[in-house]
Amino acid sequence: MNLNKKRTIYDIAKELKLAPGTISKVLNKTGNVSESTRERVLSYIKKVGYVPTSSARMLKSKRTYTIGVVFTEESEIGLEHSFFSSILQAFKSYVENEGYELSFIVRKLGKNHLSYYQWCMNKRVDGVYIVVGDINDQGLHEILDSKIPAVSTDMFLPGLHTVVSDNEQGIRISLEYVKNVLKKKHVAMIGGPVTSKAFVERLIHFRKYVEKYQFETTEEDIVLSESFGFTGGLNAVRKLLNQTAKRPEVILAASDDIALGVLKGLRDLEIKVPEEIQVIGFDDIAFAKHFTPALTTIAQNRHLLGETAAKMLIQLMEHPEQQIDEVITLPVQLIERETTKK
Amino acid sequence: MNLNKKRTIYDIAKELKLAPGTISKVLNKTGNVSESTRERVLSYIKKVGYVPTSSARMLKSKRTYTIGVVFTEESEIGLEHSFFSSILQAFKSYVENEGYELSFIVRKLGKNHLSYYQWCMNKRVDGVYIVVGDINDQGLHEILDSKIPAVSTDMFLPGLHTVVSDNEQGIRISLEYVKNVLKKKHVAMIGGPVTSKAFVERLIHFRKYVEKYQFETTEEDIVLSESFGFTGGLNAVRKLLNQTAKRPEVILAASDDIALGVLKGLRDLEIKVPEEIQVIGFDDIAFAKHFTPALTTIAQNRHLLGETAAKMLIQLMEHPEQQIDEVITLPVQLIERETTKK
DNA sequence: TTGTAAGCGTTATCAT
DNA sequence: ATGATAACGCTTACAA
Repeated sequence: MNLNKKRTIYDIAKELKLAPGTISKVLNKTGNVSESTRERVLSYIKKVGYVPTSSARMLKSKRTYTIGVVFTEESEIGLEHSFFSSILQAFKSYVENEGYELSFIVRKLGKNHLSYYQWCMNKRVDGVYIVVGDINDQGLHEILDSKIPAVSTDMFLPGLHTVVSDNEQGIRISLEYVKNVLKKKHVAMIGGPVTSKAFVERLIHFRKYVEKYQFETTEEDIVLSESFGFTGGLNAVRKLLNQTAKRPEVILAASDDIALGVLKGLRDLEIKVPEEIQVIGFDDIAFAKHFTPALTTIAQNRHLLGETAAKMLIQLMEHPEQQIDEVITLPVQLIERETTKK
Repeated sequence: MNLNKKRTIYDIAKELKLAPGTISKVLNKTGNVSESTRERVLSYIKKVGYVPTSSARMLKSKRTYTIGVVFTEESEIGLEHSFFSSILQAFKSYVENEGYELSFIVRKLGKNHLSYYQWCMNKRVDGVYIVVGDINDQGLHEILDSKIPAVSTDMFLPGLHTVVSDNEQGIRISLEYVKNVLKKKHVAMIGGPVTSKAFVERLIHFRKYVEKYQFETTEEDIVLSESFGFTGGLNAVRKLLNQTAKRPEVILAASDDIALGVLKGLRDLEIKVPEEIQVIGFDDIAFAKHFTPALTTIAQNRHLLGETAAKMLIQLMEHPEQQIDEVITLPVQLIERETTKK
C-alpha cells in the first residue's frame, strides 16, 4: 500500500475489493451502503490520504464547492483595504472549514472578457459573496436576477441577502453619548460618499437623531467627503470649518479612515482634540487605537460580519427551499478612547 | 443562434460543421488548422461568448491554470496586513491577465487535513506563490523538494525563486543619509523578529555599515522587537531607551509598523520627533505618510515586487526548461518626510 | 447492499 | 487539414 501514489476511486475500490460506485456513495453519503463497508472505506481513505479530484467531481455533478467573490478593485479599495479584508478573512475561514473554496470573480477568463454573470456560469460557482461592489454595476444585477445564491456585507438591494452592522444604532449611541456623557449640543458630521449605502444610512440617521435630540446642528454642519479615505476626510474637515459660522464641538465621521483624515486636518489647523473639538469615528479599524490621539469610534464586529455572511450563504446554497430573512443586522459598540473627553 | 445557451465544444463544432477536435486545436493553438477555419472558429466563439469549461479541461490536461497561494494566517499577518496584501494584489492582477487564477492553500480540503504538498497535488496547481510563510514550516520544504514551480517575495531558501527588495541598499542609503544629510553619528536600530529573513538581512547590514561608516553605535543600541507590529515597536523602544546610557540621535526601524510603534513610544515618553530623536522606517506602508509626524522611510516598490514575482512564476511554469536567476533584487528608495530633519 | 456502465466537456492520438 | 475516438476521475441511474 504505497502512500505516495496518486489514487483514484478505482484504485481504492480495487484495493478494497469493492466497486467504484460504492466508494463514491460513501464519499457523498448517498444511496445505501452498509455500515461496515462505510467504516472500512472511510478509514482506508483516511489512511492513504485520498482526496477526490475536484475537477472530475465538478465536471460530473453540478456542484463546484466554489464561491465567487466580488471585490471591486476600482479606486481606493481592494485587498489592501483592511476593513474589508478582515471581513473577507473571517468569511474565508468559515467557508473553507465547510469545504468551500473562494475564487475571485474577475471579468476576464483566459483571453475572453466576461460579465460577472457569464463568469459565474462558466465557473459554475455555487454562490456569490459580494464584499464590495458598485451598486451601479449592471453585472451585479444580472447575478441577482439569476438564481445564483448571493450574499453581501456591503450593499443592500431588493432580493439580495445581506448582513450589515446596525448603522442606526451606531449613530444613535454616538449621539446619545455626545448628549448624555460629553454633554455637548453642537455636532457636525463628515459623511462618506453616497455611493455606499452604509454611508447613506449613517447620514439619514444622523439627521434624524440630531433633530430628535435637539442638537444645535444645521445643514451647514454636514459635509460629505468626496472619497472613502484619509484624504477625503482631510479635505472635508477644512471645508466644514470654512463654512460654519460657529465651530462645532463634536464631529462624527462616517468611517475611521475619514476620521483619521479629520484628525490630521484639525492638527494642521492647530485645533486641539479633544480639548477644542472631539471626534468620533465608525468601524474601529486596527489603526484607530494606534493613532494619536487614539480614536473613539463605533466598532463593527468584522469577524462576526464575515462569519454570519458565510453561514447565510451556505444556508442559501445547501437549502435553497428554506426561506430566511433577507437582512441580518448586527449590533455595534462604542469604544471610548482619546478623541473624546467627558 | 441562441446566445444564452451554454455551449460545449460539440455545439460549436456542429454549428460550424467541423469536428470537436478541430475546435480544441484552435483553442489551444496546437496541431494544424488552416488559417481560414481558425479565423472562422475564433470569431464565432467570440460572438457567442463561448468559454471552455475549466473542470473538463483540468481533468483531461494536466494544466489547471491555478496558482496556489501560501499566505500564512497565524498571528498578526493575514489578508489584513496591507503590506503583503498589496504585493498580492499586484501579483493577482498580473496573473489573472495571463489567464491564471489564484487559490489559497488551505490545509484542509473538504473534510480531510492535508499537508501543503498534498493539497497542491490534489488541486494540481501549476505553481505556488509564497506571499508570507513560516521558514520553519516543514510543509513548505516538501513543496520546494517537489517539482512544483514556486516563487516567493518574502523568504529565501536554496532552490526557491525569490524576488526581494534590496535590503542592503535600503540600510546603506538610510545610513548614508544619516551621516551625510542629517549629520548625526549615533544611530540605534529596532530590528524585527528574526523569523523573517528580511529582518535578519537588515540587521546584518546595519551592523556592517555602522562599522564601515564609523557611527557611535554599540550593541546596546540594538533592540529586537518581539513581534511584527506596532506593539512590538512600542515595547522595543522603551527597552532601548532604558538600556542605553546615551540617548541615540536617530533610530532605524526594521519596518514601518514597528516604526509607528516607536513613534508612539517616543511620544509617550515626551521625546520630540524629529527634534530630539529622528526616526526612519522601512517599507512605506500607506499609513506612513498619514501619520503625524509623517514617517521618513525606505520605500519598497510593492507593485513591482508582486508583478515581478508573477512574471517569474509564469516563466517557470511555462518554460521550465529555461534557466533563470534564482533571486531578483529590486531597488528601494528613501522617502524623506517629517520624522527626520536636516 | 453492491456492481455496472454511461456520461460530464475537454484534449490528444490516430486515422483519413 | 480535418475527423473519429479513447481517455481523464468522478457521479448516478439501473441492474444484479
